[in-house]
Amino acid sequence: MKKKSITIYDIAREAKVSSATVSRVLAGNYPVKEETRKRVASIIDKYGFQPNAVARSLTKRETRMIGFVLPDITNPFFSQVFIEVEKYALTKGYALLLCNSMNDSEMESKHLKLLAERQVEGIIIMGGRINKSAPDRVEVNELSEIMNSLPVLMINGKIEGLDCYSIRTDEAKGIELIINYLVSIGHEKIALLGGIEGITTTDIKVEAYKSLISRHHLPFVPGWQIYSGFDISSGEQAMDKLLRNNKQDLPTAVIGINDMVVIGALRECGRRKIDLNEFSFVGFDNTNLAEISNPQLTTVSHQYSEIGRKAVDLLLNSKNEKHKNKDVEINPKLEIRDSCYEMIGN
Amino acid sequence: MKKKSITIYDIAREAKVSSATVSRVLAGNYPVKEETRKRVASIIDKYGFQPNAVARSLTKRETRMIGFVLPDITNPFFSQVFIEVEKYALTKGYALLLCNSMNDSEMESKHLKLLAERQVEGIIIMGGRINKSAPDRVEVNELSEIMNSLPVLMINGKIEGLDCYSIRTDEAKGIELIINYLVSIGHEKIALLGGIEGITTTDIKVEAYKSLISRHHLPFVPGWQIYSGFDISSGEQAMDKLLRNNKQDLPTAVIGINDMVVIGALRECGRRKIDLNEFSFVGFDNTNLAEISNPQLTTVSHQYSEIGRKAVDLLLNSKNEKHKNKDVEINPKLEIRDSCYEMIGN
DNA sequence: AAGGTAATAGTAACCGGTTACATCGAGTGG
DNA sequence: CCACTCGATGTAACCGGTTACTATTACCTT
Repeated sequence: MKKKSITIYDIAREAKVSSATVSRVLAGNYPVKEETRKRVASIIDKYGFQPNAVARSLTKRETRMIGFVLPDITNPFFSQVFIEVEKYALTKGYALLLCNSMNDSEMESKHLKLLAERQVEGIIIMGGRINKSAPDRVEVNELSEIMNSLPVLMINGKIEGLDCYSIRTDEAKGIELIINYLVSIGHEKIALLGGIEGITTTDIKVEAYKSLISRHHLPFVPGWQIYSGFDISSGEQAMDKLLRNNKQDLPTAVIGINDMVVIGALRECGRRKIDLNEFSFVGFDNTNLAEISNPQLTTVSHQYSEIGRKAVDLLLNSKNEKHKNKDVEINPKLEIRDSCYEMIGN
Repeated sequence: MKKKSITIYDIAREAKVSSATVSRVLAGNYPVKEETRKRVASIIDKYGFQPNAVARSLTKRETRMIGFVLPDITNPFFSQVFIEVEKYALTKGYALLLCNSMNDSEMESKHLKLLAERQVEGIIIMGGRINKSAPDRVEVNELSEIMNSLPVLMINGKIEGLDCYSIRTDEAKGIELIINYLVSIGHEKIALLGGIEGITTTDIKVEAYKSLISRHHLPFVPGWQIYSGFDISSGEQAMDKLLRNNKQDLPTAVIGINDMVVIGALRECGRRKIDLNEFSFVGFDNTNLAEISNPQLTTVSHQYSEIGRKAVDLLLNSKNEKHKNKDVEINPKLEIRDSCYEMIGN
């Protein structure tokens, strides 16, 4: 970048105006005589001049960049959210710096530091954390400090004691959609697999599951709610554990904490040569895996594009609208595909 | 961002030194008396001062940002490359601006323009394009212009007539690995499904396929090489087409242009209730889908982390090493999993 | 003692824009 | 005809760092 590039001054000289006028032409919202405007504009185009955004950022104190921190963009849930955020941000002239923390808190704090230095106008964070764990406190301090200078928003996450912006799908309602649906097609024995106790998204779903089971007066069997994790092998393990029950003690429907867990559960059934029709499966998140899976999963979908829009708006308007609620909830939708069977008779 | 933040001058005043000294302490590589250094450093920490990277970028003319343009980060191949690039870039203090073009050339050019304005130090582009098509020429011009001011690197892609940096997996060798392997376990009838004629990655693979088939003196059946596309439904369609052949005219092994196509092919078999053991399947890319798939796919793997490292190095050292080769090829590796069967007898 | 050198720190210009303020001429109303 | 307003444009300070150049001091050398 040591090569000197063309500047507003070069344009000004050639157009025989001052740099201020060129700047005004570029901004487009100041009074400039039409004749001058044309002359300047033609020279701008002649050189294909593009103003240096760094210099502009420095004076205007706005970088039009947003930082996005998540554990791993390879995870389709995160990438689906990211893409919607980016799409909407672009329409507002904002660009996104994507940071993968790989669930490494040291890396995450390195990223956060870099983002703050780079003067991003806001930071979006995704990825579940265990509540109240010790290393979390470090993070809380770090983030609180950052929040003094710029807005922070968490999508589907919550850090205890951190009063940042938040936007989340109403996951309890998602569980309700699933269970109502399963009941409507005749299921009464419903299991919930996966997740980790203490991580918000899991806790919310488990609680909703219990409450819905009881609301529908269905049998609650403790062995049907199995914690394990969020990935495929967690799904396999949980399904394996479930299948160790006696045949008559098995559920007829299995909800996964997310799509990946269900894919693991399906695979475990495959390994054991169990006919997939023996169970109805429902996922959560409606990631592209749900379509890729065979059978395609019935799952709860986030409203991704709405999340994207709201996230950006909330973050960028945070200055003006201090009064507004810092927490936004978004309704999920049930996406019905091919992984559930109606219970006949019984 | 209108809030005035603490600057190097504030630190200087409190430490009773000039701003230059503070700057030197921050840089760490200038002669500063140990005593002064300590005093300044303690004040820096006291306020948790972080220098403004925008201002630094302006003077040093380096933003330590790289632009990354791809069609859709949701695609696991792209996200896997991205994550490795980002990981390595971070160690060099670089951050990545991720731009999803959604295969929309207008969006892409908007992104490229923004990236150039933002003074990124280089741009990485992924995503196949059809050679020599008309709209491509616009892109060539646009990119050529950009290449005057900053280095551009394509990963696994090539635009006809554009002399940018390039790094790609030796896909012909990948096909060779697959076919040698299939032959070694007894296959002689091998099909290749998916891809679009005219897109580099497809052309390379198809050519290698034909040449390997002939080198092994295997039968070449035109109907066994079927273009379709790169996604799951393309895989389904291609497999459907293949299966319309008479049973005795069917291959025993099926190579997909990528993992997704194989997953589509598997699904098509499922739909037709064909035993998956009737065919051996091999994918390409070793995306996480290959592991998620059931059965897990034998596939050709890119050396993702090496691609990440080389890409960043090539881009950032492009100034110094004009002489060096602009094209880097990286060897693929065969990842053997569960989707191939040995042919016995015959 | 005069001259040379190295370490340390300050001065001020510079990066490339933006914008408050000043200037100037033309039109306008009284 | 004067005072005033308003549109068009220029001047220069500013954003927050970096760094070439300069100044000062101390320490050697011969």
